[in-house]
Amino acid sequence: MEKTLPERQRLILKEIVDRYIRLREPVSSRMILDDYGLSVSSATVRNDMNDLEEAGYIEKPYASSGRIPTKKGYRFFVDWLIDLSELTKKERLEVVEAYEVQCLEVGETMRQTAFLLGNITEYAGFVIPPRPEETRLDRVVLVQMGPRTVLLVIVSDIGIVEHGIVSLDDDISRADVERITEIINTELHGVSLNAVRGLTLQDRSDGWYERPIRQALLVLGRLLERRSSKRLYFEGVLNLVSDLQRSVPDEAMDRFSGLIRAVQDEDAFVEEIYRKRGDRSGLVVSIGGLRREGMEDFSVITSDYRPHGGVMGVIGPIWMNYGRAMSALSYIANRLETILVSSCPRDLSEGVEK
Amino acid sequence: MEKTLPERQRLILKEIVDRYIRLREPVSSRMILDDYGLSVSSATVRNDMNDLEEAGYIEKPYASSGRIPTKKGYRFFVDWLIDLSELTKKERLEVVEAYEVQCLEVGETMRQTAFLLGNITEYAGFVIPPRPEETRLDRVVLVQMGPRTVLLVIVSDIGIVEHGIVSLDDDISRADVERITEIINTELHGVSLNAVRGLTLQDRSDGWYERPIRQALLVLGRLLERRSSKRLYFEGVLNLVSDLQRSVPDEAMDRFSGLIRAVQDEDAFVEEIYRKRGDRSGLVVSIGGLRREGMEDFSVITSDYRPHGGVMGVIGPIWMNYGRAMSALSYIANRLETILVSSCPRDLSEGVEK
DNA sequence: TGTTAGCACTCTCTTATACTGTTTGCTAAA
DNA sequence: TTTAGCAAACAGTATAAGAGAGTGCTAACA
Repeated sequence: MEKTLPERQRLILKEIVDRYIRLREPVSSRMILDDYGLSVSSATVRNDMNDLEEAGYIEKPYASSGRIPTKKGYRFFVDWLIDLSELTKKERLEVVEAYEVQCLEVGETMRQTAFLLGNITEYAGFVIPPRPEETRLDRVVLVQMGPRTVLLVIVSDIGIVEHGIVSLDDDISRADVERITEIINTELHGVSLNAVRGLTLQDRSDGWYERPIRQALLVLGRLLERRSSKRLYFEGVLNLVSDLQRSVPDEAMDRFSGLIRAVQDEDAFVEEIYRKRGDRSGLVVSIGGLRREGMEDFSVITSDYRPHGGVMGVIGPIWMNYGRAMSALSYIANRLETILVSSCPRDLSEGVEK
Repeated sequence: MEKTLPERQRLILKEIVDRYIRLREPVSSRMILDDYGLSVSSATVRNDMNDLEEAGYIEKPYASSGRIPTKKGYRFFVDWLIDLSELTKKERLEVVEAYEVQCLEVGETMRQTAFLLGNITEYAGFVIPPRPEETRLDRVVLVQMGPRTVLLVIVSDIGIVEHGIVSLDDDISRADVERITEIINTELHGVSLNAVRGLTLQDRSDGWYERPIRQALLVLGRLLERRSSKRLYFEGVLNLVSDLQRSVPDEAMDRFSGLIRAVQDEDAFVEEIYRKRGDRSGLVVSIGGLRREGMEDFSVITSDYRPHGGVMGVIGPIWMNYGRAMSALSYIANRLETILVSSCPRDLSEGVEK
């Protein structure tokens, strides 16, 4: 671990990164003195800056300009120098309130969370939902609406997963509906959503697979399929606009649309995120570039959240305020865990369909 | 009606608008000759262009440049000269497929529609949901999930409106749940959502308002409140990025964020849209400017859709492809009407809760 | 060995100037 | 009414010059 830099150089590096994040302009030796009040001359600072540059922590946009941090510089900053900044009371309140309307569809909660991440950090937020192979069916609810239409609600161990009014091919009796509900809930409770979907695809003719049940399963499968295709909730790109605009006016649009394009391909993006995290847990900061075209200038902070290995994160420019974003992310990740494991599912698992 | 312009001038105006929409650069007298093969000289065309300019249909960015359309020019073009261009088979298929997964929550359908509008036109799409005062409750579905938790689904004449698992203060029996459902559906069927919400707010102690029912109504009211606060579904802003970028690189970001800000204030935006439409029905084209800051450079095409007076529309740059956008909008409006009035609700109104 | 003062040098950013090419408006003739 | 021809207007680009900010380096100093 190369956390070993001479004390003054550490101070100077920290100041350069802090200041560059705040004002987004190259930092000169003078500025550091003015702000920090080090009791040395600017020449001394310049010497240190030279060392830092040789070591690869900072660089100059052109020969005689102030310095800006390199990726390695940000890395060192995040790993050893950063001050985490707690969320304000008002912000914490905003988070709590957002989750107050509870027990929505899980998808809605994810979208909300992504939105919240974006809003609080003022960057873009995203949530990758738990894998369907690790989410278990709690039960389904079937309610007859018309002669051949039923309301179907799918509830998993993390909440409502899908719902819809669906048409069947044949008329169905109220007794049938109750029997089917009973059977599905007995046989499939605790089975992973993936496995359920698999089952619905097989055209087995086992005993209890009579026609109405087969149809119900088919519908169930179709709903689950739609769900499992949704791999990413991404919100708040627009927060990046003004920031990019202010700091690199001419390239702003290019970078922006680069990011959009990169995120468009959800599968590749999600893969890349998992690849970057490896098997680490907690916060992971990737500085400058997921290795996707158009992402070199962006940093990504991710966190896992407990039930069944979902991941959430924040994407901002490489000069983002890491301290704030990290605090916000871990706070919100925590809240989401609470919502998912405690709120709905506990209520659900208490009562078994009677 | 001033559709009376000399024939050649009409041709020239049409060509100028068409060409400017296509290539986004001032149109010179030469270009018109090259493209159209008029059998006159460029000087003649210039004379006509002069007349058109005096009449206010076109203008010059600077003294010796080609001409670009004014708002009045676009207006005339849309009203008298435009060629509507049908959607391709592939695009129509895309629309139909998008609505295939039927009977979602109404809100989801709206979002989907906005998204679709944006995608097909390559501009931004929006949908204003039907007013809650004109949407009627069909029924509610209550299902017991735990000792004091129930699943509540609200169904209106245009489909599922809200749903969620909600906690009550007291334990509740299965018989209670059935009785409450029965009472609510008998008393409130056909009542407007607004009125239902109003009822739930009153703390009357009429006979049938015993404690569990009051609680159920309270919950019902809370869900409806959340819903009625959602006045606008807006999707596809990002489609505007590349277009703006290509044609006005430096101001692109400003205009873009101007639009964002204008749409942020949902209520004001929705009001403005209604104001612009007045009491007209069908397609309405507003060229350059809802009178909101940051909207001067954008045009808005709106259409109402039948059940209960919702509005949907497309927002694009003032040089947008009006022909395509208008076709797309009216096609999709048609589809949405079909979905809303025929698909779910018919099924629903057939069977009355037994 | 680490620190400081002084100075030449580098590079951005802004402003001024000239040049090219396109397109128009106007005039006079057809 | 239409056309040909020509002067004038202006965007856009290229080039040059000057101001300002900041560095690197050298030589002196503690």
